[in-house]
Parts: sequence; C-alpha cells; structure tokens
Amino acid sequence: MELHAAVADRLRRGDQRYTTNRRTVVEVLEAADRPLTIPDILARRRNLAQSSLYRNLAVLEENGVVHRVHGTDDFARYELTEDLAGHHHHHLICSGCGAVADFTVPAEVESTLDRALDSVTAATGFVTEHHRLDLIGRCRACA
Amino acid sequence: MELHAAVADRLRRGDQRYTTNRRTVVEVLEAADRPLTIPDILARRRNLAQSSLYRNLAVLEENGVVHRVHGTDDFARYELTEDLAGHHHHHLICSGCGAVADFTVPAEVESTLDRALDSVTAATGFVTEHHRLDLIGRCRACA
DNA sequence: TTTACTGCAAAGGGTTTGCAACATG
DNA sequence: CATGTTGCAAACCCTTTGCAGTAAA
Repeated sequence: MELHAAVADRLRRGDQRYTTNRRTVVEVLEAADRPLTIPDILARRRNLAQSSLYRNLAVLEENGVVHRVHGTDDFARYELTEDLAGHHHHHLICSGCGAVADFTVPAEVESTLDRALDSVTAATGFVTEHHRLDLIGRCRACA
Repeated sequence: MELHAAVADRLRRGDQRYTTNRRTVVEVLEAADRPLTIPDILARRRNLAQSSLYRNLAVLEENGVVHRVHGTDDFARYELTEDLAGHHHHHLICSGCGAVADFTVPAEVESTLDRALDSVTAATGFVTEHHRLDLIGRCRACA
C-alpha cells in the first residue's frame, strides 16, 4: 500500500515507529470522506485507547501525516494531510450540529485566490503555511 | 454613539438589556484591531467578572453583536460582527503562538470567491451563512 | 417591583499527562 | 535489551452553571 509506505517514511524521519495503532488510525481516516472526531475514531475501532489515540494523532500531526481541523464545536477533527489524501479541499461546517463535510472548488478559483493572498501578505512578514476556506451554515438536517 | 445605539437596538429585539458590563465589552472590542480572547478582555478591564463575561459574550453573539473566532489554540476569540464593525476581513492565524491578526483582500477577489462558492453549494442542500477565509502560518515573532 | 443580570464558587468536559507494563527495532 | 509506545487513571484548563444578591426597565 503506497499510503502506508509514505506514512512510514515520514514517521521514520521523525524517529517514530509505525505501530499497529497508528496504522489503524491512518486506515480509519483514509476510509472517511470527512474529518473525524476522536469519538468518531474510537467508535470505529473499539480497541483503541483514548489517551493513546490523542498521543498518536499528535505524533501523526507533527510528522505531516494528519491535519487538525477546527470547526465550530468543542471537538477537534482529523483528516489525512492533503498531499497524502491526494486532493485539496475545503469544509462545509454546520453551525447547528458542528458536522463537517468536504467540498472542492474549481482549480482556477484556487489559483486566483492563492495569487491574491500572496500579494496581500507579502508586506506583513507573515509566512503562510496554508489557507483555510470554509463555509459556515446549516446542513440539510439542521436547516 | 451610533455603534451603541445599534447594539442596544439588537439586544432590545432579543429582550436583553444593554447593561454597563455589556457596553464595556463592546467598547473593548471596538478599540481592538484584532479578535480578543477572554483573558485579553479581562486584562483590559480588571473589574469584569469572568463568568459574566462568558455569559455576556454568549448573549452578544446570539443577538448578532459579536462573532466568535476559532483559531488554532484553545482560546475562543471575539470581535464585533462585520456589519457593526463596518468591514469584511479575514484572519492571519499563527500556528506557533495562536495569535490572530486581521487582513482584507480586494473586493473583486471576494466577489469571485462568493460566486464560485454559491455555485458549488447550490446542489448540496447546505445553506451558507458566511465564509471563513484564513491564512495559517507563522507570525513575525514565531517565524 | 418584576425580571434580567451579576459574581462567586463549584462543576463540566474535551484534552493532556504520570507511571508501570509492554512491544518494537 | 534499550527506547519508544500503550493504557489506565488522575490532573488540566477553558468554559459553563447553581445560587443568592443586585440592578435595569
């Protein structure tokens, strides 16, 4: 599996081991079509311990394997980083229930945006790592 | 003061009173050039009680006076809503220290973006309330 | 003078950590 | 076999809430 080889490589660079639990987390995130909360992940793999899951997500984030998504509720959500998942996307965040879904915008809009953002921050001394473009609103169930 | 009249009006519509403490919070947020955390606000007005501040910010948010900003750290941040502050803007969020600063992009970019986003969500059943376009990166101090 | 608001202190709840046992390279 | 990882339980810390007293309309 190419994904696991890439993950193992990144962890190795950080002197971290690619253990069974970490592989499980990566597999769960790969199978999801949206960022997952810790309870989401625990519900899918009952044998994972909560504390180890938190620690493993932190390790995976530090080594560029997963990305933490901040929504409107109190739950952190995690997804594979875009270069591992293979596509750049954004989030629909429900202001009612906090649910997060993925969506994409046309590549031309992305590049227009990137150019505009670059020119704006050029003078500020701010070093951009990535942008976050989310829509806040009501999902079908909460509307 | 026009701002306070507008705030008083919105609170009245929600059967809420515009008390001294609430006026103080609005004045602190108006004077800031970035979203403020609860500790930020408490540091500027030592006589405010933390629990009442949390409650007042919730009331102000429910009545469209302030807006809660979610950054990368554990602190909620608050700013006046855009229609009261008078300008649409975005945030530079430091992944090192969590600091949040304001910035704006050209109006033409905003409208291009809005049109693109509208067409994307048209088919999803998602009802957009507003968008969130932030840059995550390193501020001058953390770079 | 009724009803909302305030402030103190205690409780909530997602997240983090200490530590002894375990597994990986 | 040395070092990183695990899981339980307790601690952490931002936030919320109960309640008796106070202030706004």
